[in-house]
Amino acid sequence: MGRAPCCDKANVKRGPWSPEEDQQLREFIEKHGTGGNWISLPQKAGLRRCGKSCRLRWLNYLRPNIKLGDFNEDEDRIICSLVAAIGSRWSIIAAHLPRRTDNDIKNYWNTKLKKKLLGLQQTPNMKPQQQMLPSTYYYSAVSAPAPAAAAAAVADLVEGIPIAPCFWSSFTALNHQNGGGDVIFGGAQYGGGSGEASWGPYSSGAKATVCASSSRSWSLYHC
DNA sequence: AAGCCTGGCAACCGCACGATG
DNA sequence: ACATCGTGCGGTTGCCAGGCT
Repeated sequence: MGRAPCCDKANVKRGPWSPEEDQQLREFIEKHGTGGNWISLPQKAGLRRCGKSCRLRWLNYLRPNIKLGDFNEDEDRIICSLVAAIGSRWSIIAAHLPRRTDNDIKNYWNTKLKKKLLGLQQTPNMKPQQQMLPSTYYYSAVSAPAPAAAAAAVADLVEGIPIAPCFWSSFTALNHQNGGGDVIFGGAQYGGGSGEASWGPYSSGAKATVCASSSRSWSLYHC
């Protein structure tokens, strides 16, 4: 037996929220708070909506200090760094971007930023050393299937690269398959493992050195 | 002008997890 | 220990506006 639905779908309104509904929800929460119970909130607020829908609407659009609209370059950089580091953990990424919501970031990534990065992606056999890596977006990736090949490929790709000074998230290495292994960038060591983040700040003139051992599949990003 | 296509975004769905009894 | 409930999260869907033919 599956779990009971959170609301009676036949009797709740779905689809876009009207300004009147927004106002009703906003006024209720500003006056009474959520009461720690979203399921019963719509009834108390006189809304014919599912509690989850109310929660989503409030968190993503109605709560105070939400920042909507275009993302700036700093935000882009943070997003691409964190996606490279931890994957699509939108709630965590949103925690690094004050006033942005996870849904907003997710949509932005899926519709714009991902394409932007892919458009900048270099050819696989071009070494970063052959390019300049300033503070703007740069994306480079290499993947290798076997441990030895991965280690060699990683080392070959980034060994000796001058690391441009940047506030954080300079280099990120991902071990996609939890294969372990360590990567050393700029003298700082970070453990391998899926979702392992490694970020700066890095000082000007530092060189990347790599020691990848038992990894299976690595991707390298420099944002 | 009309129809089609595409991209962007708001909203929904279902699952996982923690809290509680 | 187990069942139930509410919440949080990420993936996906569907609508709509704008561009293109």
